Amino acid sequence: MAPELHPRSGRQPRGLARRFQRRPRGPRVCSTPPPSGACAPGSPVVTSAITTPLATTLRTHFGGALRRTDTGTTVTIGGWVHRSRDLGGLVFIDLRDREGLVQVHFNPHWTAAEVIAAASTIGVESVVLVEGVVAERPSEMLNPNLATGAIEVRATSIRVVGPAATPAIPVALDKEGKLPAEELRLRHRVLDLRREELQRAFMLRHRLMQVTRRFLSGQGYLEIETPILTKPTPEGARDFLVPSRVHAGEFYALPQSPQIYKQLFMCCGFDRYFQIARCFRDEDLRADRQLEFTQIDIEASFIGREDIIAMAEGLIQALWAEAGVAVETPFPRMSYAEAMERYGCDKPDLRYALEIRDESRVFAGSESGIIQAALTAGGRVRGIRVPGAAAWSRKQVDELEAIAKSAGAGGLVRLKAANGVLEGPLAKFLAAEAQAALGLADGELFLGVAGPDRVSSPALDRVRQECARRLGLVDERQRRFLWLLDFPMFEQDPDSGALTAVHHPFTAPNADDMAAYPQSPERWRALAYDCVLNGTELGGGSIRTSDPAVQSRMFELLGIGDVAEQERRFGFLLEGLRAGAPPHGGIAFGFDRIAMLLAGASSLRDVIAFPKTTAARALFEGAPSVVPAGDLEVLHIRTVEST
RNA sequence: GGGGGCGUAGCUCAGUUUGGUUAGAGCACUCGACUGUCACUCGAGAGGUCGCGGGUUCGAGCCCCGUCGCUCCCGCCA
Repeated sequence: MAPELHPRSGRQPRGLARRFQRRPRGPRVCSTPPPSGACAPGSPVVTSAITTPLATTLRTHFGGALRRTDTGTTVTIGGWVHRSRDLGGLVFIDLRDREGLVQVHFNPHWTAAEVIAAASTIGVESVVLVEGVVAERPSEMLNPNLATGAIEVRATSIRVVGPAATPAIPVALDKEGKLPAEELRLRHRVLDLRREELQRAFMLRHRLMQVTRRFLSGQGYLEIETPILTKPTPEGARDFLVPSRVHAGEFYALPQSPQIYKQLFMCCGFDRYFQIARCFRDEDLRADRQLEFTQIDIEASFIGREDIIAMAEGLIQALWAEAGVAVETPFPRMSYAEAMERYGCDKPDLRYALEIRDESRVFAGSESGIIQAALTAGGRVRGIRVPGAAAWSRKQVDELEAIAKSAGAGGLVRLKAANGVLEGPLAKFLAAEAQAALGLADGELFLGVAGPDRVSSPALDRVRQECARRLGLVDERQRRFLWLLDFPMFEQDPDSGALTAVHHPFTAPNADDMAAYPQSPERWRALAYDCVLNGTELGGGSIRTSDPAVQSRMFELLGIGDVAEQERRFGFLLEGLRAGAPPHGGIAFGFDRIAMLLAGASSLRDVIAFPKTTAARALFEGAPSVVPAGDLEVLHIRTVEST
């Protein structure tokens, strides 16, 4: 694992930071270096970079970018009144623009009386243009909390160009810094987005996009757009449908991802493609899930898994570097089977141990009916040892059991070791040497689940995560990147035996597995890979099937055996493959999620300008909304009362 | 579709446990005072459908039923 160079301090590793701060020279508005952006402690954000003149016919400088070196300059700055202080005769206005705050000082020594009077009446959040001279503050008047704190603008005039109604929610927060309710923040998004924290997040997001383009373009990837109005996909998430006016009763769908298009680009011979692509999935929302989201979508020809992984590691490295974080490559790797065995999930958080182990042998002789039933049915008893948890109360362990049950387990086997003795409902069924066999030290708690892996893995995954949280084992400063490899090709429904694609139907199966177990597709592994960071999936991809016959066979295994049906649903992909397809593969990263992580945000909503609520509403613009009946008629649509 | 949390002044909250006169605080807002503030300070004032609807009660912000909104989670998200 990469050494952590600069945990959450906001400091950057010197060399990297310098390299990424260097920007093309251009004529500058200010005689100052790029504004520091007034990074708050804890923020990994580097700076925003101004590469073109931002002076306009109305404004000469960004007030927030002024520095001591600008002393003596006559400036005209424009911005929002963040706060003002009227001392009676003296007026101070903190003027805010996207580069930060600067104090504007109105004083009878340099300001006309009527200008001071005007300044004293301007409401917060109004937009003003101020003319004045940059001056050093007296030494005892410096403000170390402000990037511009060494200077102030001594105003000679002020003009209100955009008077503001009293803000519905505060932009300038008070000392406690408590945010308004999220509902209000979304409803009054224009005000919310004025806050420095969000401004910085969006500036970072912008830079991450530019890094992505620079990096991929530099590696020969072509940015090509794909349709937004496209064909419904019969598998995967629910589609957003768009009615066709021209063709009554027919619908477009918004893309869940440009998957098929990007494979077709390979068939076209574009060789390397990328797109910062908007994707749409009509599923219920979460803190980290929106209806529309942005993917860094990548596909390349004549490549193998290692090519994609190496490219992706380079991209991750460049993205994290832009946020001032050094990432060491290559990332460690783990097979799906190992991850499920040791962590119970396919995106393990490696920042803490609490690994799952098979303890079936210890329980094999036990008289417990539940355990015996599970073992006889071919299941196992697996569990984790939790240090210090023997002291947890009955209630606390019950809560863990509830978590395990909600994940599908029948219950939680609990054994605590104290003074060399095992305690717990099942202790009486176990041999005297069971504690040693479990490797359970005094003070430790064993939490186990009996049953098939398909039940115990997800349950123990959840229990493991909750225990880590409770014990404070999650080190927020650590970054544990990981490649998850060798996913199974298919998932089998335990009841019907029907196969579904674990990744997607276009992923290529491992050729060795196909040859070794031609009759057992459920044993085939896929040439798929996921990039995981701290228990979060950043992205995933696969080598694709480029042989139309193999692709047709995959559809067949997935229950689409009818050739006409295959053609109807996927004909345009099969046609591309039949026209001569190079070996190809790709990957897609969740861009919003990456921006969220690097901005230190806890919700995707903080890195999306106008996000939807968890009830799928856009509160600011008021979407969705009813439309006039006539509009529906043109689209050959009639609404019905829902039951 | 299911479960948990929240909803009182423009904003953040107290008041709900145990129903009882006219529902409070801080910030913001309005007016006034104040010449180095930076959360300026000080004085005065205005500001409420207690999310909404129904019910119980002599009486409901508080109890009951329903409903809406936001949020976290499960299902769902190839």
